[in-house]
Amino acid sequence: MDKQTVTIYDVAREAKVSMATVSRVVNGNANVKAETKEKVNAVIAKLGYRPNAVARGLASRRTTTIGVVIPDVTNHYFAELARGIDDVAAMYHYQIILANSDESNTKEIQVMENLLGKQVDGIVFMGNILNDDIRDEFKKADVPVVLAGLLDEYEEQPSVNIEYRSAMSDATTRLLQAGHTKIAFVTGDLDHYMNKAHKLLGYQDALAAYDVAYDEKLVFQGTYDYQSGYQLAQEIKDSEATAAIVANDEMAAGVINGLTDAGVNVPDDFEIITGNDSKVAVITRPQLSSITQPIYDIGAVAMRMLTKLMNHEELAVNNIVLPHGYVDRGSTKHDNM
Amino acid sequence: MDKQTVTIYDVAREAKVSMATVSRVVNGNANVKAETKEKVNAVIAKLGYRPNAVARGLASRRTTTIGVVIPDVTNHYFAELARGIDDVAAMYHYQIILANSDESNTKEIQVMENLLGKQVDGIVFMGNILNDDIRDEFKKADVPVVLAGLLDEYEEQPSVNIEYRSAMSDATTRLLQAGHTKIAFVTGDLDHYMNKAHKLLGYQDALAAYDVAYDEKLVFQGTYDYQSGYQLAQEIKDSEATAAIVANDEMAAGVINGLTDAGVNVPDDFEIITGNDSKVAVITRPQLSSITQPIYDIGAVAMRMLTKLMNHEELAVNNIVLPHGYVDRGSTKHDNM
DNA sequence: GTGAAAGCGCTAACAC
DNA sequence: GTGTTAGCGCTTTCAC
Repeated sequence: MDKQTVTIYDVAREAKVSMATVSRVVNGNANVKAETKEKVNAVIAKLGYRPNAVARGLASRRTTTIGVVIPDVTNHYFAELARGIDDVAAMYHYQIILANSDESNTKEIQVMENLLGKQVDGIVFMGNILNDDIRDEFKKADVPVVLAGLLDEYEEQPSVNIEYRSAMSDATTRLLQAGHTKIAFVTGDLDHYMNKAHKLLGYQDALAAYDVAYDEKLVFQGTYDYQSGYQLAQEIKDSEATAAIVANDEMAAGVINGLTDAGVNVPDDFEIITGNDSKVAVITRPQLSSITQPIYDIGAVAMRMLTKLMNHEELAVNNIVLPHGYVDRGSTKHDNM
Repeated sequence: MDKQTVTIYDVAREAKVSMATVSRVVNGNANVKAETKEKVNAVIAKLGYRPNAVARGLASRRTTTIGVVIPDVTNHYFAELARGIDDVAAMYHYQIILANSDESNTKEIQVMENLLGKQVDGIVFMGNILNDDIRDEFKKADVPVVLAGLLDEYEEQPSVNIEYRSAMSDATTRLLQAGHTKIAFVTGDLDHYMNKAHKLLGYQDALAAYDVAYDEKLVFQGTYDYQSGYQLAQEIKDSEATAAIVANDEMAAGVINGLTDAGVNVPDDFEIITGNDSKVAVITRPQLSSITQPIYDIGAVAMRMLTKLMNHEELAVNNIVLPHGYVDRGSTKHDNM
């Protein structure tokens, strides 16, 4: 039960070479005669030697570990992002330390400190909002930090996103085209920069283009989860809206089920478009028409970006925007489109 | 952008004490005069010193990092397990390295090697099946490995689970009591020990108790995902079964939607009980009646178990069994129960 | 192509 | 209560 017994030194002795040579073989350094390389590899196999990444990390000051801060792995949107990150990380031989933050500022700072203490080579940060405390933390970090699915108001951090504003505007426009004038906008906390300064604006853009007055009473703030959507459904019904744009799939699932349970027929009496096109969008009945976005790719691209930053490569673009689209399903009337 | 500049030595010099003393205050060792402790803490704050966990890990041979191998974070059942693990890990000041294995044997071994190389203090392993290769890997590991939501046929590894056999038997019995005789059993690969030697047996136990002959044609093997359940739905319909037990929620969501889309009325013409009671179970319409199991707790308890093992404490029980239950929802007829 | 030796930043005896 | 001193297992100059 005791850790790591065979070291590079044992291999060196057994193979009758120096530790430096073993190190070279292990790290694939070209400057080793094929013959000695074979000999060393044989001993490595024989002894079952496995390099100690901790010692290596201390000596080289690179841990090949990156930190991933995620609000909650249990949320499908973020889990999908995380999967994209991990796959690309694995491809580049990085491991990821995953830390749930629950969007709590205290926890976010806490986990950032932990990550930095562990000497991660870089960090991918996910969340819904960036405040000054966490920005300070980014500055204190001596390693690159990339945002995935999160916009930095000041554009200081590299990031990967879709164009939330036009995505929302497009979706709203579809509903407007279908003749709706009272369209509910269901989103997260409007204090969150992305909601206030992007998604809401997209919604308003579309309204303005169709000369429909913006009505605050049609804006609903939830907490991104099913339960919150379900509860909002009653309020939405009472608001006399005839359609809704929901920023997040789990919340949208709550809205569609809440509405249905309240006797509202979707899509005949009420149309809904959701924002993520994650797995849950096809599980509900009717299925959710949705803005499509490459969630997995956002994570993957963010991680790829991080590898470049860790290699001190220049970034062509600091804030990458991936394309979004739209898919028509049962929660909107088919003859609209 | 270069890593960690202020070291324990800098703090020692500035505070006019030895590194040992700094180390003591950082680690909360009692043998330090309150006065010097304050002085050292002041310098730490002033210099912004953050202990280097890598150096610490090398010197102490403990990394306070544990490895978590997960088939796919994107699967809600495992994500929930992972969340339980992470929360308890954080409580005990451990960080987790998360690695997706895709249930591929090659990848599982690969990630185990990576984890071991990183000198994790322990591992929580999730998956659906254990084979000899991975068992060898567990043996090679010089650290404890705990299984979460996974049974070891040989009971060599500590584990946390529910009693799948009786859970399945209970659920099947409900359907039997409601008068069904042709009950489909939808599960994962029957080569998987848990499916073959526990879940299937539970199903058969119930059948036997009601003198209903076991019919292989009513057993359906899927791949634990929505798509697979959806595809199986047609076959299930053709099998003339009038009810189904589905081992996994995502698959059950596929089955219920597939059946509904094929014109079958659930629950009037067909009743379904699923196995996890994860979020998905309430998103479908009708909602899925389900075996309930404390998924989050399974992860949490597994991690707690690991902390004990890492402290070389004795385990009261090596294979923990958590209680399961049943919740009645819309996919079964209410008057049955 | 290979070796010697000096760290990397810390912990853990052990001494005082 | 505090300091000294070896390492922990590797990478990385710098020689040769």
